[in-house]
Amino acid sequence: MKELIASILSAAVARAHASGKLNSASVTVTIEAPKDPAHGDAASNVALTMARGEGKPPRAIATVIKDHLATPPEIAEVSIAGPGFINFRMAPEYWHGELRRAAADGACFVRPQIGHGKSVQVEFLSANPTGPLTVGHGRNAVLGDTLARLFEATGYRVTREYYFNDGGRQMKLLGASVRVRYLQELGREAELPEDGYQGEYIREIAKSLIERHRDSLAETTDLEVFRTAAVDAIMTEIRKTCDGLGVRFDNFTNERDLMTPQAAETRSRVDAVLEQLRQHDLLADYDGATWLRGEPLGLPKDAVLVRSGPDREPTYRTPDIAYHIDKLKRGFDLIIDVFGADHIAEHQQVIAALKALGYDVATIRAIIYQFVTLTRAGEKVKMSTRKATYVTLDELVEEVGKDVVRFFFLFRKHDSHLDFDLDLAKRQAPENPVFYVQYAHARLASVFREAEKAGLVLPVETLAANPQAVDLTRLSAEEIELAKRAIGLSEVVAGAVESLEPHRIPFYLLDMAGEFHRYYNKAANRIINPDDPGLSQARLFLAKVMRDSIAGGLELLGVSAPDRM
RNA sequence: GCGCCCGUAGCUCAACUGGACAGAGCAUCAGACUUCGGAUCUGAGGGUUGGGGGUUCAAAUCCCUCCGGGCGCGCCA
Repeated sequence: MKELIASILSAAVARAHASGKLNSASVTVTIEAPKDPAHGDAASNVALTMARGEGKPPRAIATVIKDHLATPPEIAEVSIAGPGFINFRMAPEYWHGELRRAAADGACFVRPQIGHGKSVQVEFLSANPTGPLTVGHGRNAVLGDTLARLFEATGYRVTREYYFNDGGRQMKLLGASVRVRYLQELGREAELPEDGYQGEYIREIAKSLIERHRDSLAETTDLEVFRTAAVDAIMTEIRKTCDGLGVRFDNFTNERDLMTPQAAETRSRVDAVLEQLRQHDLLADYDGATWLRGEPLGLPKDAVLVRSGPDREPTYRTPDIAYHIDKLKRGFDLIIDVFGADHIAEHQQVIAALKALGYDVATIRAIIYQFVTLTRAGEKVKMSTRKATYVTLDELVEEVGKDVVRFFFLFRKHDSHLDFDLDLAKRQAPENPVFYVQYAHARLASVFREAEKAGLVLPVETLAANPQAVDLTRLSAEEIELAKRAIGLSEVVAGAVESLEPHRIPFYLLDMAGEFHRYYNKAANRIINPDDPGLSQARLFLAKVMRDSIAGGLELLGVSAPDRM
């Protein structure tokens, strides 16, 4: 539709120019969907943008363009409105055609194929295995997973990747904490290190070690067995939590592999990066450490890449640079990094370093989300990781269910704070947007059950062969509006993918559900009408597309579309 | 102090990337059930988009500047 209108507008401008009515021979035309349906199905602001160059009022230019338009039959009406918009209204027949096409596609029409096989890597969650996933991790997991789903659905080749570190300083601390709990369980004197992990899960891991090894580890000073046990147990839990949320990964990349030479390598990739940075004069050595120089990168401060001390351990930052080089070398068309606002500074450092090393970072796009708070009974729930008073993601899913967790995490723009209202989340009432949307789907499903009972079966199978089997001219203007809404999801999905803004979909579904409920509630709109099978079939046809649209949209979000609730 | 994000109805948030009179839900008030599932619907009130300047035919959106909030500014990740 937009392409069609844009082309006839361009042609009109060219024609007006040829007849001497306009100075410009060509102009870039943008078409948008008006907010207000009274303004038609599409609008163009060409006349407004041309006003300056033409030296004429926008409405006068709009009139000239309109007079030179060659309007095809799909377009029912062209009008000039407001400051000089040119509005277009499509003919009902056009929408009948669109509706037929959507019905033939089933739920596929909500999946516009815009990826053309391009490759995308989505790196998300990337939580180190130091403890159970928290509510904050949940936003990351759902956001990343949904972006991946959207890319997959729109024709991209997607790699979902989890980057983590099971070695290093924090992991030693984790191992030490498990060892202390292990000794304590055996009744021996032991005390947690100062920054040790206090969570109850550490004790659980210690107990499982006692089950397997009795007291045979009591004299071991090597922390490795404790660390490994902890990492295995926690990683298993993280995977379980993700499963419960419908979140999955293709790759788990371990930071340690970047720090140790792999098969054909003579040195680790981290060492290679340090060498490269040194060649570009981006390193500085002082205070016994090796620093990434801030000044040549336009960063406010130097940042430590290799710690001082006998071990000369790299900081997290160094392998992260190596990891991003690795990602770039793998040749993805698009690389998405999903992370919380607290990691912005690090990401800037990584990107700046990559740029300075001559890499093209244009394919990397960061999606940075703000923090999550929980509200219960009108009060903020206090959460502290250190004290282990946080609410785990498992607890949240347990309390409100997968569908609600996913929908709520997506029901906000990512750079906006997210206040998760537990009371609202648990309410099975219209004010809960998840149930409102799901209920619309259940109602539609119920209509089809009733239709079957009434012997009114929609001949969907034969429609492809005989598209005129259902007379869509029976649909009212209100019903055509509903059809536009259902079909329009396709464009919203495309926009959500291009802008990396999945939240647009749940908002759109909520609007669609509302329109449907309002329509459904009017007695005159009864879909099943035994006295008028023709009308019933036309309405069932529309109902099918609405149902496919809602189900297809929810599926993209990883939220179920129940037939009964 | 410096960097990034945010400030929109009493509350929680949208606004298709600069378009038409800024929209939803909750809350408040007033209504609709012999239902293809009322887990629904109808109506009302509620705004100088934090303040001030600028750019533009057009600003919640872009620029500057104040005010207020969040996050970061670790040899933690």
